[in-house]
Amino acid sequence: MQLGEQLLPGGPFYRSGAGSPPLDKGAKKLGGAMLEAEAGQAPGAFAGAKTDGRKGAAGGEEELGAGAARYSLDGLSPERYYLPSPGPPGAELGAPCSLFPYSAAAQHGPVYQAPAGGRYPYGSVFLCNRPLWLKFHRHQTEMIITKQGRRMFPFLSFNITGLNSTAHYNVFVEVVLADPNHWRFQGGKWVTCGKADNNMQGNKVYVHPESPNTGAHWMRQEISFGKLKLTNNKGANNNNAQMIVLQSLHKYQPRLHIVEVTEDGVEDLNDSSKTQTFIFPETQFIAVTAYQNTDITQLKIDHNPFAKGFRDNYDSMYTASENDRLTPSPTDSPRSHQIVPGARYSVQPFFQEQFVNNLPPARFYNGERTVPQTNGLLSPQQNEEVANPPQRWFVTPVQQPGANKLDMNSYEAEYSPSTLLPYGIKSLPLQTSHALGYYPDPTFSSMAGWGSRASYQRKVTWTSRTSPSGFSEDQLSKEKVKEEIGSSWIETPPSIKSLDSNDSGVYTGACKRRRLSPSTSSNENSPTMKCEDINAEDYGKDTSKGMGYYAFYTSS
DNA sequence: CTTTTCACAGTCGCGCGGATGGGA
DNA sequence: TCCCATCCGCGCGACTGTGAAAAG
Repeated sequence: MQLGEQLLPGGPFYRSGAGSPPLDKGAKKLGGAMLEAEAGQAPGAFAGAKTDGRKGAAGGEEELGAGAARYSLDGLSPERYYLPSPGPPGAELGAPCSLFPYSAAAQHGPVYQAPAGGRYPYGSVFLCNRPLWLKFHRHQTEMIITKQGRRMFPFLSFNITGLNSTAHYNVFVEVVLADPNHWRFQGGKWVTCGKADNNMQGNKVYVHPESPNTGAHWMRQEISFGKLKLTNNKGANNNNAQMIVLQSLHKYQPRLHIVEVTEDGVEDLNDSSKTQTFIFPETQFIAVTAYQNTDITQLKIDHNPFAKGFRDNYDSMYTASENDRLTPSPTDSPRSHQIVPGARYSVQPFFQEQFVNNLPPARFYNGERTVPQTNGLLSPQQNEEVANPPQRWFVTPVQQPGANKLDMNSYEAEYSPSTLLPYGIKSLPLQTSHALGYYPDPTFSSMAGWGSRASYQRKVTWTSRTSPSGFSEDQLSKEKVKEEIGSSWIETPPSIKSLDSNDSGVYTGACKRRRLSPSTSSNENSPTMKCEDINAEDYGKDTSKGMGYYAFYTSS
């Protein structure tokens, strides 16, 4: 076997190495340092790790220090970038490519052909909460970093298949610079400003507390990194291995590493093929000390249970649904949902919350609601995904006539265990397929009230056309929309034809910074009746859509 | 002017201790 | 009456984004 680093747009992975798809070459051309594996070498990360020490973390969070120290990749991250974006360096800045680095490959159809026999020899990894990640990704995900350490949200959660059930593995996440740029939020969008500081020292690795463990263990359920914390405190790496040290206003790309080890957690230094690396571009984020994009803030508030206190209409949203749940309701607390040894096999709604939007569609006033996700655009992909799971994340953005409706069943199929695991790889007993049953929210019937959220109204009224990075090109916007499975609840009027035109306008308004004054958009404070009217119309649509949403959730 | 830090309020689970109820 | 299990309420701590102040 050969070491492989795999670019994973969520589902079936794209793996580098022999027979690499074009995307790989593009990345190689651009960054040159993306994949040491391409040259048939063990990544520097692992070379360093392997010389660091042979003993892996023996499990338990208290031993994270040893594990993290073992995988100390200081020599890797600062100097090497994850640069999957093809094209000239300049084009990558603030361009959609930075958001969808795999888009080029996606446009050319499947980038990976399943090997004969179906089962991939190295196993595969799926990003469990990909829909949520995509929601953030389309606005350029931001992650707060603090001195004390801040948890990621969304956090990384994976399903792993195809491992040797009896073999032992260490699983850990590494966060590397995604590009060589320093970023700033200006004029409602992210723009580069200077070079990244690639001399940043500090821990870049978080070893899963259950490492090492058997393949069967890792494949049994989601592998969650919910306790991973991000910090800008360079001294944090010495005393807290749960923290990854990052630099504010830099763009990062998490990478998942799976290393086969002995039962004692000792790596085989002579066999680099025992190391696998997986990359999900949609988990890319910019580290910030304070949120810049209000859309990101709102998404965090809407989805992060810890931020419930900031949901200004929380009562009307959740009280009724709590009382009327059709299924027994496990606790909503994130804490009880963290993957810990004791709770690992319980249903974990927190993850489910990451899986799907448990909020009514009407709340997603902004991108999700107004982005022109035409039926014809969404449905074909979903249909195709159901019919052809192995390609579902790489479907070309070609519209197919005939499909005309966003089929909730397609969504269900999308995230059912069977379709989560293409290539004939055995299906997991996915206990947390999604939380659909837990949020048959009767508040859909009173959804009109949600539309009254002041900030929503305020934000959608901006009409500046200044487009933030990553949302200006047709193809990528379409691709993005197609990717947007989890947030595709909103039916868009067929009259809306141009993806990016609407997209950019909406996002521009959405990206207005609440605290900091944007340098542009003189009309930001002059809401128009037109937008208000649109809001009302869309809320009406949302309501109707919400009923479908409700039916879908409760029918399962 | 931009970025970072800090205190704050809000939510919620955990853990502790007391109250309660059933059985020996 | 005693012992044990269960339930309940309270306080603490973890966690969140906010917004003002401080720092650069």
